[in-house]
Order: sequence, then structure tokens, then C-alpha cells
Amino acid sequence: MPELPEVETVRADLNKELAGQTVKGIKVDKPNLIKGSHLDFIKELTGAKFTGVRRQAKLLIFDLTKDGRDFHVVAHLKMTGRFLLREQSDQPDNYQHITIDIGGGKELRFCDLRQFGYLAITSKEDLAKILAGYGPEPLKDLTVEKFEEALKRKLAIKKLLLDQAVFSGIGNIYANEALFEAKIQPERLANTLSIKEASDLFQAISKVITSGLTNRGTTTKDDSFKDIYNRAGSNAKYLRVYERTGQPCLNNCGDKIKKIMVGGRGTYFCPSCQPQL
DNA sequence: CTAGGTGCCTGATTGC
DNA sequence: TGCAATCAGGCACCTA
Repeated sequence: MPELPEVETVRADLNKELAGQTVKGIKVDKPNLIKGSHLDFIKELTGAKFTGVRRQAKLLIFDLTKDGRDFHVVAHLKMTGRFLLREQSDQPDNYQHITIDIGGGKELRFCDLRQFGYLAITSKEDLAKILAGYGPEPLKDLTVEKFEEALKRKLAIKKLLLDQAVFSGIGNIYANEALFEAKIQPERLANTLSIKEASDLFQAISKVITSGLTNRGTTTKDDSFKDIYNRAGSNAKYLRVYERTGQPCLNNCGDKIKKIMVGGRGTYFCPSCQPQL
């Protein structure tokens, strides 16, 4: 599933490929993946020029200009959303639902098995409102001081890490990995972490996110993430708990990775290395 | 403020 | 064997 490192990988490539290109045409096979009117989406986007692609949290933000007016398209990949850059002559992709002709024989395809993802046209003002709802993100505006402040809540630490209004960009994979790295049990209430634990967790989050970025994302066995050239990321080999239920802890502690549900999400940890206090 | 439930989807898994 | 029920999962949205 695309989290901060995966979305950033996609963003960087999209920015390189799209900047300066003009939308020649759009085909929408699944209108439900467009927020708002898909007819308006087609009308407004056709003829517009990409000026850049940004990212905040897990959101992709396409900057466009048309007839002297600037606007944006925000996109969320959710679980299985994917942008692929293809030649128009290429075979259709699986779950290809929206196709954007960018000229030069190339097209941008939005594919999504589960159809949770979306695209939406937004004005500068509406975009600002959307982005204001997101908390600071790792490696950027999240400081250890802000992190400690945010932990003053009586809530399972893992649930807090996944709350995009508190910290943004962290998803299930990196949350599990960071908690293992910091040796903190996922159900621990955030306000019970010591200063040292909070500091360790902050460092652990930076570490696992950096690893994800360096390796162009985590592609697990379900293939949920591919970059715009349909290439897998290489970070999966560094995962230490995610989807390793029943396998030996890589700290060689002798225990096995256990899976539980926390806040309705699959949660992986080592009962010995991450003891419940 | 937080918790809890539902809905969006479909492939994989489980149940009978 | 085959089909049906169940379920995961990010996030919005609603109710308590």
C-alpha cells in the first residue's frame, strides 16, 4: 500500500515526466473514481498544462494551468491505486479506469483494483483547506518536540501513528516497522511512553521512512505498490515484522512474530522485543 | 475530545 | 468440487 515513501517515489517521477506536458484528452471508465462531476473533470482538465507535481502526506497534487488560471488535481492512491506512464500503443493494464492522453504518444493511466483511490479537481483555496487537515510529516516538519507533544493522548500508540491529522504520511507498514525498531508494543497508550521511548520512536520513524525512500518504496507479495514504470520498490527485503506472522524474530531473541488487530488493522510485533508493560 | 460503526471495492481465503 | 460468505484495508462520514 502506498505510504509516504511510495507516494514520493511516484511524485518525483511524475513531476519529471509531466511538467510542461498538455492534456490532449481523457477517458473515464469508472466515474466513481472522480470526486465530483467526472464530466466537469474532463472538461476542465482537457487542454490544461502540467506545471509540476507535489506531494503532501499521501496526497499527490498535480499543478495545472489553463487559459491563465491555475488549479490542481489531488489524487489519493489509498490501498491499490496506481499511476502508470504508458505508450498509447501498449496493452491495457489491469484495472485501468482513467486514461489521460499527455501527447507524444504517451498516456497516464490510473489503475485501481479496489477502487478506493480518487482524483479530484480543486481550486487553490480548497486545496489549502484540505492540506490544513494534515499533521506534520516525518523528515520534514515533524520535530521531536512536536512528536512528544502529540503523544500526550490516551490512545494506542499505533493508532496515533496512523492518524493523518496528527502525523501524516505514515501507514500500516511503516508504523509496524517503526514500533519494532523502537521496541515499543503497538497497544501501549501513547501517554505512557517515556521520554527515551518517544525519542527512540521518533528516530525509528525517520529511519524506516528514509529506508523506504532510498529503496523506492515497499512492494509486498500482493504487489500493491509499483512505480509509474510498473517497477517494484526494493524496500520489502528490509521489513522485519510486517507480514512475518509466525516467523522467527530477526533480533534472534528466539520468539516469533505475532499478529494482532489494533484499531481494526493488522499489527505485527515481537512479544519478547516489544513487551506489554 | 475520543470511540465505534458503516461504506466504499474486489481478490483471496475460509466454510460448508 | 463448487459456490457462498467473510474479510482486509485508508479514510470519510456519522452517531454516541
